[in-house]
Amino acid sequence: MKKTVKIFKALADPTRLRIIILLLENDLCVCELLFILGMEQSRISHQLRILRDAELVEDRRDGKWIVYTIPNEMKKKLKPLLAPMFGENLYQSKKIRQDKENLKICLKKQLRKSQNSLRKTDG
Amino acid sequence: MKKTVKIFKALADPTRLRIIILLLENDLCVCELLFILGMEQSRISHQLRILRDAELVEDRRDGKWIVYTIPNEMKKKLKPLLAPMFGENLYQSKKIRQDKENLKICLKKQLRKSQNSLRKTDG
DNA sequence: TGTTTATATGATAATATGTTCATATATTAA
DNA sequence: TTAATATATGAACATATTATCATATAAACA
Repeated sequence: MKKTVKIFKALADPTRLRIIILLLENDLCVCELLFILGMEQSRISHQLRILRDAELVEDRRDGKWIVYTIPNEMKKKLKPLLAPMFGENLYQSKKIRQDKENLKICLKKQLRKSQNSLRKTDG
Repeated sequence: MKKTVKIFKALADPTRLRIIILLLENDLCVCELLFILGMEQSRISHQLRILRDAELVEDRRDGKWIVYTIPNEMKKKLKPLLAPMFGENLYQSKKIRQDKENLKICLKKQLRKSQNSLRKTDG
């Protein structure tokens, strides 16, 4: 039961929900999430830790990046939970739609190639 | 999105989760929940309010009792959410099993007949 | 009508959560 | 090996949540 409560707690926050919805579409590193969500880096890291502690996401290192994933088993559980249950409300949300647009832009930018790092492309 | 977060928040507490699992099996009044959960009355009332605010439960008056229900639409959504998603962990929980036993006892007692009110049968 | 039973609610105190700031670590690039 | 980039973490603060206590309301019963 503790585990179940932990999972619900992890999902019970708008930032974390946004992250989960993004990660359902793509594995992302922190700097990509940072780009998409436009938040402080430490804030995102803290939230990711809560998601990791609840075993909703996993991380792996890829060069200098840490890439976050939702394991396949968890995806199978989360998708039907989010989509039919709250779909109507959730995916109509402005923020979620904006996030998804930012995700597209982000992927085009290919931040995770060293030449294209955040600072260099920003200027 | 606010609504979704509200629902997850409502589910992200052990007491409320216990109440939800009980209400998935039976409509119950507060004094029945009080009997099953063995908690302070006001605590249960407060938790029920949070569940009601999230529209996970509804209440109706029945004589001097207020009976709480999970509306059918919500049941349809909650069952697949709780059962396959967290079933293994959740339903192995001691508390949940104890609650279900108490539920049986409670229903036998028929607290909601005036002759059998809590105080009178307790002595 | 006055009392008992069932429930809700407001105030308060205890606890937990989320955000921010500063700093630490690890990898890569210069 | 030094600097820069990417990320994590701890501490401090602000805010939210939960439990408890006292009290209010409303129906039923004597």
